[in-house]
Amino acid sequence: MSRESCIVAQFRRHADLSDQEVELLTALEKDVRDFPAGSVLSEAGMEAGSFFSLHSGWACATRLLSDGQRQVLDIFLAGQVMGLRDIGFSHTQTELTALTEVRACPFPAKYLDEIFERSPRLARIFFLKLVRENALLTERIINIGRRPAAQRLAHFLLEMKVRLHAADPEFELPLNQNVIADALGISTVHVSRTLSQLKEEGLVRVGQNRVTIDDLDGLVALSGFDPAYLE
Amino acid sequence: MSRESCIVAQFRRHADLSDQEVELLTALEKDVRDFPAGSVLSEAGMEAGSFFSLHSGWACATRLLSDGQRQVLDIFLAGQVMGLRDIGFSHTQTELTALTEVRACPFPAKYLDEIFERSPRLARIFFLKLVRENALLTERIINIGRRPAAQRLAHFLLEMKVRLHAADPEFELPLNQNVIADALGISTVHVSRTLSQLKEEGLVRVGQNRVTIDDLDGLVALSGFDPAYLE
DNA sequence: CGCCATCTTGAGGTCTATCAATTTCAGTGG
DNA sequence: CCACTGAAATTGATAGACCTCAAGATGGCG
Repeated sequence: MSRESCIVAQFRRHADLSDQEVELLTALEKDVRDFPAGSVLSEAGMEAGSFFSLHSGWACATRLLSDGQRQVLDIFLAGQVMGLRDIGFSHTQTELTALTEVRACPFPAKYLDEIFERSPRLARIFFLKLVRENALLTERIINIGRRPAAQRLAHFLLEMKVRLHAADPEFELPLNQNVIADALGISTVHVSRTLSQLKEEGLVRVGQNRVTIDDLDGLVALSGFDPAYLE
Repeated sequence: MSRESCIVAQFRRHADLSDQEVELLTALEKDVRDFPAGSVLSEAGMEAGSFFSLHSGWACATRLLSDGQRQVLDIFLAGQVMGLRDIGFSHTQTELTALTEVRACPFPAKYLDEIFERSPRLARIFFLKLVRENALLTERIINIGRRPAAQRLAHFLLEMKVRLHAADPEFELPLNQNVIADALGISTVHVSRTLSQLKEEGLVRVGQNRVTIDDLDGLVALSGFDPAYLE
């Protein structure tokens, strides 16, 4: 209990919080659990009604299509709330999967109602978080809809760098090419080919869960990346 | 003033509203204005801080890319609030355009704060609206990322039918092929070709702002459409 | 009737998917 | 320490989807 929770830290970035508000948020992390890499935190099609706050590790939200294809919808980092997307639906639409070892805390949806009742300010921050998720989805639509594979990948890697607040040109990215492919709507084979191409052009190297950006300006120019949507 | 506003009607679908809440919402429609088809309600890059409630007509949110390409992010119908996506950003990211003649009412962002302060229940409904928008974006990602053009178009048309609550197999769709192309991430030419193909297969006819669905089951089967995300 | 935007059609080329065969690599057990 | 194993990544060849360019048809509207 000595260390402040991830969620509280995240929310403090938006506004100062009263003691009561901190308490409300801390309740979201009473029941922290560990999940091994690859495990499913929440399946699609279940009765909706619970979220997870992500303490540490990487996770993602995916949708399975009837023909076996998969689309990765979100990639979650520590401090994010997972499952907001399914509020208001009777059944969950998406699956939450741990990409690495994960510490996460499930909490019931009605907690959120309580928060809305008791703190307009927290409600507003939750709203902003959803807006931010919205912005990420929007940018992904543009990426998938209007950019060829090389630009898509470049854009994706830059987004990750910014979201991780990675100052170094080298950072961890525990995603295999399968996950990247399903996030960007291209095939795994083509991810491999396109990454090789970016490497040959001296822009970026990706391998064994690490990214090394060799030419940041080049990547930005190629992808048309503008971090405004992540502000 | 005799006719109830679109926004209030939309919100009533989520919960009963007190007189005070109705009043708060009605304030969002004090300043109704008319816009001709094709006009820009709000440009990208402006200082953020205002929304629109859409009274009647069709509008869309778009993003322009540096190379001149365009992505349609949202298509708005009467009763929707436009611009939620840009809350919390210093400058707007998207452009709002009228697709038909439009009646809309701009209102300042701080109204929303006031609503959050004074009615947790309305705050919750706004939250749900954003969740719903989120679900639409998600579905669009899947559509664009993982389905070929024919399925994409079929899915898009079915989504429109459901969103319009169209009971008839025939309904208005005032979108030209350019808008559809930019919404689905394919070229205008290919939209034309694919629509012809769907017509030849006896599934659906699209022309002069009207859609006629000849084989609903066939379209559903082709696209894998599941209306759960629109519930 | 003529004009303009929208839509259609054709031909050729590019990008990406798919299938299949290797190679690499981290982890495991001998 | 090394061989074995299975997952992940690479590579080649081929096919198909979609794009672009360009010309022509259609249809609403003054």
